[in-house]
Amino acid sequence: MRKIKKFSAPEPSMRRLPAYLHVLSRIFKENQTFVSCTTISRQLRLDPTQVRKDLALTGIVGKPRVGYPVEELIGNIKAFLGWDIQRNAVLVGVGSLGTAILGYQQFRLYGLNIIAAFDRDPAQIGRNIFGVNVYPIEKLPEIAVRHQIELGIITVNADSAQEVADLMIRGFIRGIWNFAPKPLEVPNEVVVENALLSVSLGVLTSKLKQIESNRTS
Amino acid sequence: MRKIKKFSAPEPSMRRLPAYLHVLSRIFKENQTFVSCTTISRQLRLDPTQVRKDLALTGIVGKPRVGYPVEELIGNIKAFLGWDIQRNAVLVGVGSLGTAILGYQQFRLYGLNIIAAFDRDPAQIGRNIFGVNVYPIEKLPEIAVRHQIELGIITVNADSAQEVADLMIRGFIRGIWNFAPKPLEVPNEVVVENALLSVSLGVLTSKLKQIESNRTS
DNA sequence: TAGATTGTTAATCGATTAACAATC
DNA sequence: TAGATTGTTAATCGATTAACAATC
Repeated sequence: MRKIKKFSAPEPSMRRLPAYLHVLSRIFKENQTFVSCTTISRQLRLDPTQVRKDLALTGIVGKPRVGYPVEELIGNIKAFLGWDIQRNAVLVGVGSLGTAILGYQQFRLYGLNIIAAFDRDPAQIGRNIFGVNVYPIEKLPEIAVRHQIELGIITVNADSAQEVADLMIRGFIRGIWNFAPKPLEVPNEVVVENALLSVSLGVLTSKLKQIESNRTS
Repeated sequence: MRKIKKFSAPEPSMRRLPAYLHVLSRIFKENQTFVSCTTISRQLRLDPTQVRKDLALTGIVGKPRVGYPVEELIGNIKAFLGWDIQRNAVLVGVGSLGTAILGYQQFRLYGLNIIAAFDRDPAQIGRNIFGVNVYPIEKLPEIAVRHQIELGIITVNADSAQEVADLMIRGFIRGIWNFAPKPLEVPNEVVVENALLSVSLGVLTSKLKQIESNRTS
């Protein structure tokens, strides 16, 4: 039996790629056709070698002394992140965060095609939020199967998050983007990405705290 | 001259601490007084030694065979993250994401005290969103100084983000929580934490893509 | 006491950074 | 051509995991 080597990209690299994309899209708008990794690294305060390694992951080939072709590089990064194809998605919980995500048109550029929203609250059912209809939560598995939904976005509170995840699993959803502060139990084949806003706030406030304590000591 | 050793916590640890807090708060609600690191690690699918090291950062001392005192541990983590004191904050850009953050009461528990919001759009000025008044953006530096604002939250689009950051710097804000997909230029003493939602989406979609390609190969 | 769990040191693993040849 | 930049290998650094003594 041949050992199957599963390729898995380093997560730190994956997390830097979207930032490259933002820098590159501005460079593209300025009609530059080539860009060097030092140009990118300076804007993001990263090590140029690190940028080169990250870009190499996407399969891009640069020209010595010239740099990387901007348009092709943008395409490669998007393909690498899986943003080159549209994926149908549903969102559960049309509170303020859920509504914000429904309204964030940028996500379409990343292949996120939210085709339905769900909520437990009868007052929300039947609403149309930024062009997306709100259905009762019980309908999720049926609608997910019918529309071949790949992604589920959870923007309910922590207490309901697991039930919502279970409904998504019954609807054969393959990836869950979880904004609820609750670790989810899911089968192995389902991918969960937790997007805790508090993580980012914690990094900020703990750095501020460290600066304060370094100053006084 | 004595060399000043600046303590700086490993960022991966800092990013895990908020998740521990969520697990612990549920354990606390269930009236458990002690918790072992294996209990925590199982829920979050982490290595128990890693959990122990992370918790040790906060200065907690556990009892062999018993575990860590839950309530004290919660307090230590909060203190470590800088969530034990209230910090005044302002938010700029009351679009859907800005509104969602204003409405997210949880942040109060992390010491985030948003006392004013700002926007460029005259139609927004004078509104009151979840108890926070909206002022014209030009007023930011003055209001920031008057109320000793420590934190600024940027929820405007990429094109305006740098101007907003400049106004915050003029208002002597010390930390910026930036949701705009734009690397900010700030003086050394100002801390910036970028919270790109697309980073998290990219991790999810690229993992899905990897699964797909591993399956076909 | 026996044994589970902490605290800590050592070993491993992986990511970042440095060095440098290849290339246009 | 000369020299800037890529691509890649080697060295370093830091984080994770393993091992184990200390302890209640």
